[in-house]
Amino acid sequence: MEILRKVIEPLLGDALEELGINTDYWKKSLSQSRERDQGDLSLPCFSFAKEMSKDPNEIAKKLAEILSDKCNVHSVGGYLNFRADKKWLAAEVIKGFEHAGESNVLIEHTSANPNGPFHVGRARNAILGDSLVRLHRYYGNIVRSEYYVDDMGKQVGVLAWALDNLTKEKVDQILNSNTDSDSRWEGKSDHETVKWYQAAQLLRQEGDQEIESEISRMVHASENGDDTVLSKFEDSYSPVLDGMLATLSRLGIEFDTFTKESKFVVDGSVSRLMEAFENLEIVGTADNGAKFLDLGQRGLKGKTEFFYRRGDGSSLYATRDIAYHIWKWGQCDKLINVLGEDHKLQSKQVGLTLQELGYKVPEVMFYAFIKLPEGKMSTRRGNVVYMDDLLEEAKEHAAKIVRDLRSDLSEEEINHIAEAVGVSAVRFNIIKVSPDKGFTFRWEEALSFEGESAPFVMYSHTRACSIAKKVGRKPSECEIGEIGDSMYELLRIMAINHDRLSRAVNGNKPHIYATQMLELATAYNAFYRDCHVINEGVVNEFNFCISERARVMLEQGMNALGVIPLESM
RNA sequence: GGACACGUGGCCCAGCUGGAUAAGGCGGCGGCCUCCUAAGCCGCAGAUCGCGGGUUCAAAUCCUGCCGUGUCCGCCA
Repeated sequence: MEILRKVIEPLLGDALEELGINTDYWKKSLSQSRERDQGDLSLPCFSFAKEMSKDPNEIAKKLAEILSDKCNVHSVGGYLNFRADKKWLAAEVIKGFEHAGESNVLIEHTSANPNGPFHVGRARNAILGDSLVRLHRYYGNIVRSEYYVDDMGKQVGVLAWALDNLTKEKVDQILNSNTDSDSRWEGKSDHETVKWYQAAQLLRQEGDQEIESEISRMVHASENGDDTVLSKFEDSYSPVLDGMLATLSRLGIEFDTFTKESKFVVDGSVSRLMEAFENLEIVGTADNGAKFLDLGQRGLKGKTEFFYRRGDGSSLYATRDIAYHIWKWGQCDKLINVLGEDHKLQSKQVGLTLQELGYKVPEVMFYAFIKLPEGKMSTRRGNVVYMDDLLEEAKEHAAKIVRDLRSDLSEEEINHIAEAVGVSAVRFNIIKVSPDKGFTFRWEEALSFEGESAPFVMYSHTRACSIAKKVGRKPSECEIGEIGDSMYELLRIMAINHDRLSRAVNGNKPHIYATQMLELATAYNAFYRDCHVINEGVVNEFNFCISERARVMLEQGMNALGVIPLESM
């Protein structure tokens, strides 16, 4: 509880000085208490024991004695526990909390190859990335969200070739099915076009040299900045990308800017970069003239050669990525990338190279993959769950529940609630777990709307909304009233909201804030049970005031996670 | 083979800048709608924190070895 720390630290500093401790290394061990009944901040006194050659228990007791008339403090078994005064806490909560962000942040996320619809695995990037964007904005930072469009290279080449050379009939024949179950997405450009891509990939597997050389020709041309090929590529991937973005938009995910990979080839920054590499002391040349940097000299383990130029002089994906990063550094003071764990090595190489050139290393949030019970997700083997299907399923499931629970609502209202619940639940399920945890997608978990889920948080919020609606006005100025256990607990959770947000933002860990929302909702539910705002028609102003603060905090917090706050559900 | 992650009750997961009885959820069992929406609330059962060493007053947390799982190791993107 940082607001309490500000009060306690100076007092504690003085008290320790009195006992002859003049350093301030203890500040880092003064931390949030683990258990509720311990208090809000705790200081273990064991480390003082050696220095003072005294029993830690005695030290804690002595400190408690010195501080007893200045703050609420107890010593227990060598620990010093501080507790925020209830009324002070209530006043702080009513006053509200300032957010501290002031950085100019550029967050690049998703950046998926525009060659087919999102499955839930690929979408983890977008959901995590967008949550980070929202959290940073809530924190007060200026944020730009970027999508790096891979508009050159083999994947797009394959797609472009397929669209040029394969008819619909041919595609169906190659894929050996057009009566797929995914007819529900007929007309959605990413689902439609991915078939061409898949068909082409099958043909390539059969080893048709002509196809291969035609694709290479185009890819090569694109790498040299060939206008016609690049615009052909763009015509091929644009509809697919639009379809993919439509899915993200449904999830509440939008981008501020799109930057095309080809930009850095066309504007010459890639060739300038490769010239700059020549002057580095770790540069090396292979037999055929290909160039690399020996990152082993900079601490990279395993394979240390990082190739940035082919034998024929053309650039590689990673080279362009570095040019892109240099460009990004020119427009922000904090750079964050959201990447799958398969990019760890690549990202390390980019980071070391940037460092070698005198640039800062970007922060990276890595996430592990989502698997299916049957194994790894793979479009090719048909082992996928498309995000569009998941969203549709989640919405249907939500609609069923709303229809059950709320016979008073119109079909239109049910639809609106179901969409919000479905989308929020899908997002929250991904956000609430630590990104470096690989997890297995299970329908029954994805569609669980109880317990630790978005609807749980949404429901608490609607309860607060319902109260506000019943009262029908803003809370007026009031005295601080009675603070029972449930309210006290709510106040404490609210008081650490900013601490949690700060940890989530500065550590790139959205799940920390998801947990905070869960705890806030839980605390609000207890408050709702025990501290009635309206009693026999009379409004308890103090309770109402706290309820409103909690309502706003829930609303803002939900928005910061992409969970949609509804007034009724 | 090498590098990097992860391994916590039947299942999922938090905690891992070392600190006091390991927090939740799902599932199981038992309760609560004459009272601001029961997608809620309360109670019970369930954990040798993968295994072995080490550091420390103190280890789920740090170091190390092993085992298991995942990812990566392209002059692909």
